[in-house]
Amino acid sequence: MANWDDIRLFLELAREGSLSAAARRLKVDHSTVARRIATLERDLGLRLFDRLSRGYALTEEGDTLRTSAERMEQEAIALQRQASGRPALQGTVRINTTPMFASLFLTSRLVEFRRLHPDIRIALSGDQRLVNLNRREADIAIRLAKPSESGLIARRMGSVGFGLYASRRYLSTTRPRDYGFIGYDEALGHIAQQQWLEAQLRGRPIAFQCSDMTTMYHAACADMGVAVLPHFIGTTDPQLRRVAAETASADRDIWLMVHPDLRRAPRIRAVMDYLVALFERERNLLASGAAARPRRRALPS
Amino acid sequence: MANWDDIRLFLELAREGSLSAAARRLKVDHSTVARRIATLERDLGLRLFDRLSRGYALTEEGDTLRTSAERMEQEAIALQRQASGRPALQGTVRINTTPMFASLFLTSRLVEFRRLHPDIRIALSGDQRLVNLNRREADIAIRLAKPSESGLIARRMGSVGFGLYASRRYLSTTRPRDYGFIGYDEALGHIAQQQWLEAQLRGRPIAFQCSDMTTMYHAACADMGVAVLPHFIGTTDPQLRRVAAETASADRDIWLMVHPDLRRAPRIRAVMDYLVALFERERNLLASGAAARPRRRALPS
DNA sequence: CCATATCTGTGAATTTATGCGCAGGTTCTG
DNA sequence: CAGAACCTGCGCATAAATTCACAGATATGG
Repeated sequence: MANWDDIRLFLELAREGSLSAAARRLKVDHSTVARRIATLERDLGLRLFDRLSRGYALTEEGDTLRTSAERMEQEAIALQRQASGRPALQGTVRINTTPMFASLFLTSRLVEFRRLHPDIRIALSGDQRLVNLNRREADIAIRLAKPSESGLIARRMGSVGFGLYASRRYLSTTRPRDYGFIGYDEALGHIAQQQWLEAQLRGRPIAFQCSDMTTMYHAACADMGVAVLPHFIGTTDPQLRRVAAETASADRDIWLMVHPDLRRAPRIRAVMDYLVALFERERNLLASGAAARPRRRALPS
Repeated sequence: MANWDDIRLFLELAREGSLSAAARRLKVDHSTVARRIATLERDLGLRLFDRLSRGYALTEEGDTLRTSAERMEQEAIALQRQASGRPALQGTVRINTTPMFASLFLTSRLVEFRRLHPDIRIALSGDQRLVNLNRREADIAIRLAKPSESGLIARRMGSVGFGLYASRRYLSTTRPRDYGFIGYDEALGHIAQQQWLEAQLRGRPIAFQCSDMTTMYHAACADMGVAVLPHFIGTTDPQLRRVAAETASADRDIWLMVHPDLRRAPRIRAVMDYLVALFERERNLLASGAAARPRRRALPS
């Protein structure tokens, strides 16, 4: 029977797609990962990965083994949960946040949470407006403004930095003095980023208006013009490039809010703890766009 | 995340109940098992085993972790099955053998097979008479006589040795010349062991007759007298002791039979392969009662 | 086109894990 | 009660795995 621990490394490498990234997460040297994968392949008698120049990609056979490995991980996690004396958490936790955070930041990162707590269902609502936590319209909210509602627990979780971004194509076909901008529509003129954007215009036009930042992002990708986007989006997407601005944009604080009655509920605690750790880990990426972990490379999945 | 391979050792130790026995099965040194269990306990932050003088016994906490570990093992086995390209085997395999083999030898040892192939259901019938494999009354038969049915594949799988055994209590309260014997009833006088037994009587009576060997075994345990029993039973049960005989008992060959049409069916093959390996492993125990693996100790489960 | 950052691969150095032998204890047996 | 056959625990030599350090390859940005 092969070494079970090699399967753990296999899973991590399958997820990360590169020796170095997997090694970082596993806190071992990349050569260790390479060697252990090699012995696993020898034990099982088949090639699990294609060694591409840019990383390791699962072979077809490797991909079929992945699901078994993932089920194995589920049991390992269950075992450790039992060992720590915690009962299995279950229930639904509703998270309310901005459309931008919901679709471009949280969704992909909550995959790991689902693995750790398969019995907690996450309901993620991306909504422009903050729902009323006192009326239990959501359990947890992540917002860019300090709450005005009284009686909530609010915790600051770092900040998001913004900058001007446009697609490579747009920038290579347009002179700076002809730049058109992408902004919020009139109803949202009070938003900080919008006011900052207007200061950058210097007579140039707003070419496209919309009501939320994910649309701005897609508009920018579609060569529509220059948009104010969070650094974590602008630096992560290889299509986009930053445009120099006259003044630095103001950062906005990220706030996590929860109703005090719910704060101690175990499932809520589990989500909060995870979110706090997540925002801490991604602190630099959010603030300045400097990737804590390297950006995802496009590997044939 | 703890080392998954330690969990594999944990499972084996939980099953075997002693460092040395687990180490033998894992093909590592017993001190390795001890150290790895110690690190697992440290990682999980709790005591998994009670260190008794006679071995390692699961603590209550350890026992709750065992089921998770077993499910993990199921997934590991599934992964390896996929890796070897074999599809998951399923279906029922009916095994026909003597009542003695069925209840006192195979049942406990087929537990491991069930682990390896959870989708194969075993139907084990212990019957005094050999069923007709040609009529598909069973898929595989394990018998002590070479088959007379034509058209069957028969394979010799070692032999069983017999000896005289009685309970300690009986032997300590009865003089040899007063020994009463336990034998087959008249209808079964043709059986080899019965004929050998009659040669040992020297005028002493047959005190109890029955029609199969498991009953003999229970009769002997109940201080009913001296019985002809296979060594693998007599030396395994601590209640029994061997009684010297004038002549050595004849060994009987063990035959595995299967219908040639079924021989290549994957599920049948899986069972046959396992049985062949099992009988090979237990060869010495069956022939002379010398335990290949040490006898099971009674640990508080 | 060069500088930078991120990969993988390889051999030497070092840390870590394993096996071995023996001591000490317990249980079973004659 | 002595001997055999188990068991565990510990120190030490050695084998094995891991890290370290550096080289080469490949994209990316200015």
